[in-house]
Amino acid sequence: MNNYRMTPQRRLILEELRKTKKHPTASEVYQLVRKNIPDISMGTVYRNLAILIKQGKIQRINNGSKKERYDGNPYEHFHIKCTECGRIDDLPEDLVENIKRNININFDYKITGYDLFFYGLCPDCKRRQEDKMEEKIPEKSKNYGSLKLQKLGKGED
Amino acid sequence: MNNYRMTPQRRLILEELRKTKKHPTASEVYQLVRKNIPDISMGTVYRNLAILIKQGKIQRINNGSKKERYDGNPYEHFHIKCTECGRIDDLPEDLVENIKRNININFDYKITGYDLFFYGLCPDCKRRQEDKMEEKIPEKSKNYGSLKLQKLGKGED
DNA sequence: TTAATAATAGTAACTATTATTAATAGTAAA
DNA sequence: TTTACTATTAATAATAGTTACTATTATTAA
Repeated sequence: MNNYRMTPQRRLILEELRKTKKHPTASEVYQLVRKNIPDISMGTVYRNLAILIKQGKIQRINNGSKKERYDGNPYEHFHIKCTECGRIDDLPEDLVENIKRNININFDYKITGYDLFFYGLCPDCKRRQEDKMEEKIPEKSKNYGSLKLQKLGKGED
Repeated sequence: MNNYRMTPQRRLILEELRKTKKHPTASEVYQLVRKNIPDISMGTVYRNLAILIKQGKIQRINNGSKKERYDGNPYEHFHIKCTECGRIDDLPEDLVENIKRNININFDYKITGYDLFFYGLCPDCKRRQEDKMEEKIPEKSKNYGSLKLQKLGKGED
């Protein structure tokens, strides 16, 4: 049960996850690997994703969606998700450094990990929204982010 | 479509969410409201949860689980989840203040919100684990949290 | 009072994920 | 090499959380 074999299917799944920066869902991984192994099954994809996570080679992203997303980078880094189209990118390192330096905990939980998740508009959607704004009478903008959590994306979920 | 009525079902769902600190799932909400309205249906619960979110009266919690959780507090605050039993609590305000003061963003996304999620052991599970440790020969502890994301809880998901 | 719209309970459908099954292929010991 | 063992696979069935649909009832607006 703990002597894993590196099968062609497993290797391909890992390679595809390492190649892309798109943080694909399970079925997106399935579509990718099917190009090289056409008769691979969804069950194989799910099973191997779970094994690769258990081995610490990839990670699952907590993205507040029903569809899990997977990341070929197993090391600590944070994500940002576009509330418009659902696209997920990595946050730049230097932006995270400030935050990490300032976590001091005196609290009755034993903290073993954390996940910092930003929501917003990716460059493309930001531009699209700015274009739309110009066609309208400007109204007082609802600015979340500073006072209120905003996690109701209109994106792909 | 945007003239909502405050029906008894909707009012009860909101009241129950405001009363509890347990961040219940949809079916837990269903169990709660069924005590007063025994013939309410799951569909009604889901529909009203969605409407209350749209109205900004409650929020859905991004908890990395298949089961969504709901929170009667619509204002910004952060959560911590026990990786052992899945319990979710609010993070103390003062712990978050440090972090918030240090987010300075120069990045091509328009950030409209964020979610900071901690993982760990709640007081009960922490004690249980410490008890278990005493029965074993102590081994070098695998300490995540500082260098590696840890989001593979063994809890209720 | 009439028409339009929201909301409801009940149920069916959907979808992401997990479990099962029978077959296959590496691996280790005899 | 044979044998037994175990990991893995494709295909398919099952599960579970959520959403959509349907007929009916309640509320609001004209």
